[in-house]
Amino acid sequence: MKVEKISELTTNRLSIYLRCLNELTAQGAKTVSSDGLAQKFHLNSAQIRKDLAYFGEFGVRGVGYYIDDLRKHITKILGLDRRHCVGIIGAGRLGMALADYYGFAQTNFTVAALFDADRKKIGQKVGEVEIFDIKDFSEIVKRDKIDVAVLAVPAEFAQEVLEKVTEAGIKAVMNFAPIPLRARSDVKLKTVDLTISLESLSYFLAKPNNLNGKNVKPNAPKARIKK
Amino acid sequence: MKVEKISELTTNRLSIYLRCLNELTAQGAKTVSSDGLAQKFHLNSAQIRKDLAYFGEFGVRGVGYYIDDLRKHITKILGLDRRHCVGIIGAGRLGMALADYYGFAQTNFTVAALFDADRKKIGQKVGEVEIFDIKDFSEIVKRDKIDVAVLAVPAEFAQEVLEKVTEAGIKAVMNFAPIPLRARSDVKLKTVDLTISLESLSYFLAKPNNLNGKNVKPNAPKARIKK
DNA sequence: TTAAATTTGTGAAAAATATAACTAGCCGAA
DNA sequence: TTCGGCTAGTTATATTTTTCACAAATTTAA
Repeated sequence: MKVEKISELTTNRLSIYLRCLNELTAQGAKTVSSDGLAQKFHLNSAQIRKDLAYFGEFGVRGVGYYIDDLRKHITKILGLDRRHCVGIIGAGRLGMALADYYGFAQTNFTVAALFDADRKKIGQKVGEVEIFDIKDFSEIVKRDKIDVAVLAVPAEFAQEVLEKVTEAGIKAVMNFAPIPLRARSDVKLKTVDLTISLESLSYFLAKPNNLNGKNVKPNAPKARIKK
Repeated sequence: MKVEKISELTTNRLSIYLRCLNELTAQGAKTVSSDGLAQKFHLNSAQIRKDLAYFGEFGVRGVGYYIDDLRKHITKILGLDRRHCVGIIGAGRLGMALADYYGFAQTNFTVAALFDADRKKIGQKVGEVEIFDIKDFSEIVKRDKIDVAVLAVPAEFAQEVLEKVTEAGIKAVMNFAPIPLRARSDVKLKTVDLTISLESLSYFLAKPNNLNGKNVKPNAPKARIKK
């Protein structure tokens, strides 16, 4: 059996397609062509067709895609046809903000619990979500059937928390700590690194200066620097 | 003059290298080889050398890179040798969480102001940061020399806010609204889409099921569906 | 019923990215 | 001073991703 390797770039785009299809449905459209979708964003229609074709022949030649039908397929492919329970570790500002992030609610994700090590926070609530002792993580995971963990802890603790989370049987982790983590190969780790994004913006702002002076590269330090 | 086109993947990695160099400095190291750096993360040493070589010859053959020297170069390249002022639009939970996100402070970014349209919020403070009326955006931008905008507003307002921000002369924007925006070509827009990241995790969790049934693709709906 | 107009799915080409292999410069020891 | 061991910079190769281009399928119009 040939296992098709689907690139993450492809699945990311599926999310975008799905969003657009929802919008089109709201507008009352019944079908859409790959070209129609492509123009909604800045994408190539062949890419859309190819992305979809990895998973099946969802379209009809001469017509396009039946929006409702395609929506159901993508929803199924992305596993969004069932609810996911999210546990957020780290009840700092970021963790709390994520706890009632509307984006979670909108896409079949429910935040079931927050976790922290700080005694003062344990037992408090953020909206509907209670803060638990991180020590009880495994237990709560089983009780609430948590299947996604979000790491909103300081960088220095992120790796050890990831390991704790892995031991509890979690297979999908979203990490906000600005540090590259090592995960077991059967665990999907997605790091959202705001620092990198910021520095990328900074690079853009600085770039014009870099390009002055005819792009001359500075030479290596030739002289030996003893000690 | 040949303008080297530097990939964003390269500049993203520069951020990572910089972080690692800071760590190494803290550990008292003086030099590091590309291979040493590569092993710290999961990277290829040739890639590191190539990334750095776009900007100059920073290394010394037989030795490696002088850490302090390289840090200074990368800091300069990324434009982190000067402070950036950040304005956050949207004083909801996410905006407020970002306002005192330690990552901003750590990398020479200062959050100068929050903006919102909600009368009740205007005038309040989040930590050191005051919430201003979005109507006064241009003015505050000039006053505080804000050069980076962060969009933490609902998706439906994101495009119009982006335009307002652009009019005020901002050239670098980080968008947290889960919607693809159109920016002027001289404005750098970076979207951090948590929904896509989440759905990517969901795909991973669902995948084993997708691969059952020998990867048979469902066929297209052949019958004509009238009306 | 046939022809023209669409539009998918896909193989081939192109572009971008990453890895490997090689060349040359530098250090340290003999 | 010379040689062997490293290691950066760079060229060549491989891989991945995107785009192009066209045959096949379908609808619409004549």
